[in-house]
Amino acid sequence: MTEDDFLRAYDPAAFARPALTVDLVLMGLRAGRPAVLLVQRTQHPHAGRWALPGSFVRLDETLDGAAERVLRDKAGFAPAEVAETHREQLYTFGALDRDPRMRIVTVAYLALMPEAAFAAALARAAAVARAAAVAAGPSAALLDVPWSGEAGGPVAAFAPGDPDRRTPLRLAFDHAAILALAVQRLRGKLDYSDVAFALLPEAFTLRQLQDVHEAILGTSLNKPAFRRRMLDRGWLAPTGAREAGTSFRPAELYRFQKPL
Amino acid sequence: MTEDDFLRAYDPAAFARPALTVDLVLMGLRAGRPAVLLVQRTQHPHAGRWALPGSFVRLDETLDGAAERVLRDKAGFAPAEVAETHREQLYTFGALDRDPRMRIVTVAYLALMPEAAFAAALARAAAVARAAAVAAGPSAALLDVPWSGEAGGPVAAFAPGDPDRRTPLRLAFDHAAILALAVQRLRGKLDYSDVAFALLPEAFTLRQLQDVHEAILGTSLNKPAFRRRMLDRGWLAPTGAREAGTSFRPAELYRFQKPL
DNA sequence: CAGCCTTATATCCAACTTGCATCTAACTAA
DNA sequence: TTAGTTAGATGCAAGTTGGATATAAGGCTG
Repeated sequence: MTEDDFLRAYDPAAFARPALTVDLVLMGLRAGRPAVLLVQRTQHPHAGRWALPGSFVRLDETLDGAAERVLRDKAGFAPAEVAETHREQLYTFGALDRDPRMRIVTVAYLALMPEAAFAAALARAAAVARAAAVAAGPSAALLDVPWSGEAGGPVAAFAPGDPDRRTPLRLAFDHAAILALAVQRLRGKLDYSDVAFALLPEAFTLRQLQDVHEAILGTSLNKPAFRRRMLDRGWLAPTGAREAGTSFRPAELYRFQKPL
Repeated sequence: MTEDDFLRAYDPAAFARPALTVDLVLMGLRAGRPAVLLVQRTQHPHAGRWALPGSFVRLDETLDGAAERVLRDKAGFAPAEVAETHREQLYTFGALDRDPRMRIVTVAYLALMPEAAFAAALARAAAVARAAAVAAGPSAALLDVPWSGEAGGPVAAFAPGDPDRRTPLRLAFDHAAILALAVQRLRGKLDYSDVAFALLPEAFTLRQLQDVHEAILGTSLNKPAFRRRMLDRGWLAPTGAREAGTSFRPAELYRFQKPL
């Protein structure tokens, strides 16, 4: 039998298979603190709880494609904007009981965007929810990430209306574990990769870059040492322009320039 | 409607879904060089080509469980031995055309084991293949990994019977990409994690540890600096015993002791 | 406009880390 | 005993890092 014959006779439905979804950890900064986009579930299971936006993977789209679709449909992004956000696959979660409906395996993605874009995404996601006549719209949750080295500790999410961080949100499914892994990954990659720039606008000052690092790591860093390391790395190109609107010496603005 | 009512009425078959497999990159050292377990495909598609061992994910097993099952069924490991090998999830591959039969998403796993266990696994995998009356049994492929920093370059696999490395093996599906990612991940984690110990026996000398690092990285390392770094890390406990059978000064044997 | 306040940026130094050469120890074989 | 070989220790120069301090550059205030 040739390979063509084999493929013609093949029955794709011969074996039962788990369902496959993608879930998206869309992170940004809110007032200098790490935050994540959550949607409140209006349907069973776990109705009322907060969850990461996600979707079933269709047969005609890749995993990355499904993650992009979630970004478009649930965060209201235009295709061109989607292309500009940082996206990476995090991990695939396949515990047997992670969804009470049936066996569902989910591929978790991490998406990052600058503070301004993140704020816009939250607003548009709320509009998407209203258009769909959904009672509770999406919302950002502020993250509380205790410092326990780069590994990251247990992550708690709080509603924006809970500035004192009294009652952590109860997340649906295993989304708390996914969120914790996202933060851990972000922390681990922060120092040797270019993820931090995904959280900054096109032009930024060294202080802003340091603020992003400090917000993600949850520690304070030594300023001269940080500047030296960042500049020596050769990823920063001075724009020549200066920060505007300060009442003190304005800082040089830099752009991220891909190494080589 | 309550959540229970919802779940009773839920139709799991409502949407078409991709098939889900796990593929295993089982790595070890052969004569001090990195090697991987490959099986020659006897069935379509890609009959005759070399492939990573894998299997469809069943509804009643986790992803990790499926990877362990592949280790048992295709490499002939006993359940107790499976528990002792290092295993970690690598990445999930979901390109639309990665399998000509149908849409198949695969979760790739990396498994590591010491040189002796790897040799035994190869022998048992061959026995498993013979018992299944499969023409071509499994085989180790030696890897040729050019040095291009920790990122790793394009990985080529060669049959053990091709010591001059003339004709790289043609791998089935996207398994060459999976293999390349496995090597890259291994290189990246080598220095800050404990993966290297998964490639060593229970007791080992500092020279053996350095040999493993050099084999994976493809470079030579400075001996005193390497010793210092490893000992300062606090992961190594001297056993008090010495290497035997040398015709020169025998080295101290160490055990890996989990930090904290 | 001079001085003040605040933050950016540069410089300096001591402590620590790393690469590397060299020295000493321990074993076998002859 | 001596030569040969590798393990393990030590010393040093060069590079890196944390942290204090000095200088620069804005706007603001009187």
